[in-house]
Amino acid sequence: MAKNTQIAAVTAPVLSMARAQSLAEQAANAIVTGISAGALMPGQRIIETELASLLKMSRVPLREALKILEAQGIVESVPHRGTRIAMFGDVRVDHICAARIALERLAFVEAALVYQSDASLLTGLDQIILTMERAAERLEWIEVSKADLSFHREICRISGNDIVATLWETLARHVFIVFGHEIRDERDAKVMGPQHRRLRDLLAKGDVAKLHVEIEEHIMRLRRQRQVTPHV
Amino acid sequence: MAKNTQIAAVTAPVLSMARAQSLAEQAANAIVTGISAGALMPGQRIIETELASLLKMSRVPLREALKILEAQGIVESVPHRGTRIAMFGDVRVDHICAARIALERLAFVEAALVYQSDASLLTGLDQIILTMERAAERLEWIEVSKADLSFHREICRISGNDIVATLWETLARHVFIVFGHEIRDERDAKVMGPQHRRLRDLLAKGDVAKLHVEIEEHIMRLRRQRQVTPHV
DNA sequence: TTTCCACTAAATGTATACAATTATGAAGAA
DNA sequence: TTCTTCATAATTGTATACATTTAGTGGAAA
Repeated sequence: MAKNTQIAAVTAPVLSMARAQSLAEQAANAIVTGISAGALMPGQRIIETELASLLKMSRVPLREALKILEAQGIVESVPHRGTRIAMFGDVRVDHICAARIALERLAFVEAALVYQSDASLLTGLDQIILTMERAAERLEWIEVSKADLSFHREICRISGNDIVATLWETLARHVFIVFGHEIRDERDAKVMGPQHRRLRDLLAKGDVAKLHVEIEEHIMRLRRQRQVTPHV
Repeated sequence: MAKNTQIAAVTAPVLSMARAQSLAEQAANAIVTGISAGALMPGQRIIETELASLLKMSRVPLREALKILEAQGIVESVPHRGTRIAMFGDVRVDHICAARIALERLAFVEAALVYQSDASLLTGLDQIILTMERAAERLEWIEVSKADLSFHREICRISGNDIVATLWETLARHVFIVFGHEIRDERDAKVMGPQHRRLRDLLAKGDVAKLHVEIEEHIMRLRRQRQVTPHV
């Protein structure tokens, strides 16, 4: 039994740890990161052989990744004629924002109900906000973005609505790419924390009306402060 | 030149024709259809080798299909431990409906604006409604379901919001599965046409307020009249 | 010149083969 | 008995090889 508890202690963190992700998942994330960072350009065609060797894997897992990204609208493909990265112009950003508002309002309202019945769940958000603020202090924007997405993912998760959570994963990739094209400076770093804290507090209070307003404002920040992306 | 116009006449319908879909797409549709029809049960584990030979293809395209369906929440998988079909109980149906309402309200409102500026686009909807009514007369429920989804897909398309259209494709698969578990009779056949005609007319008038009400009612029909699915 | 055709090269789609991981079950120890 | 341990089978993950389709090029005929 002594051995058992020891094993439990060792494996406990492993259980909550995500299993090593497959090459397909890695590839999907790498491609999204690449688009976000500008290494892959919107509209650019993807040659499977090239990208596969670039990612040091065979075409099989890469193709699986492309199928995922196609289902999520990150890339577009025509049978036998290849795959290309979707465009991310101003119009598309508007679309992303509109969809986000529609979906996240639902998630926030449902999550607010859950937080009402169990306020201790708020610690999950607090943790994420802390991580975000730490990253913001050091101007590590990619980490800030990831924490930002984690914040919203957590709310979708807490809402208990699996469908919303699934749809969010699609949206999150689009948002991450748009984040990558944002221009940020020290002033933004100061804003990130408080903005999410306001959302957190409104969730804690269950103030749905104010949430609706705050969510829209929060999301609409995306439409400003982005790099000029000519005709894409 | 005479020959050129002839070629144009011949190729024109071909251009609008979807290219032969890959085995991966076929597999994805087959799996969704199978779940909808009850040939594949929610919760059931999928053995790649089995299903691949059942669909008369190798594991490669099947796995691509599974990756797509996983991204859409139709199946769930754990690395190295296999894939299983998601559960479709009452709670999930509620989630689907809630997400649908949030997303489709957006799509309908944006589409209404487009129809205002070009009423001729309404013929697209009229065509689909006719198809739906024909199928309803013959009690061909699967065709009715497909026409129903086409109707909503058309509205997402007309809205011009690519992201909403992408998210709809995910939702559509869930809805199709739920449709499959519905119990329908002659009375339903009489309702399908008028219900969609009302939506069409409200879009034509641009009556957003009434649209919001009608959409919610329309979607919420799903929550009733479904087969009992014990504890799934 | 322009158009058509055939041919080649390149890329995608699919199948098979191999590697790594996990589940299963029997044999042995507490 | 009950729990380990280890070998084996089954299944998933990945790489390689082959098939099919498409894009591009060059030349021949109108």
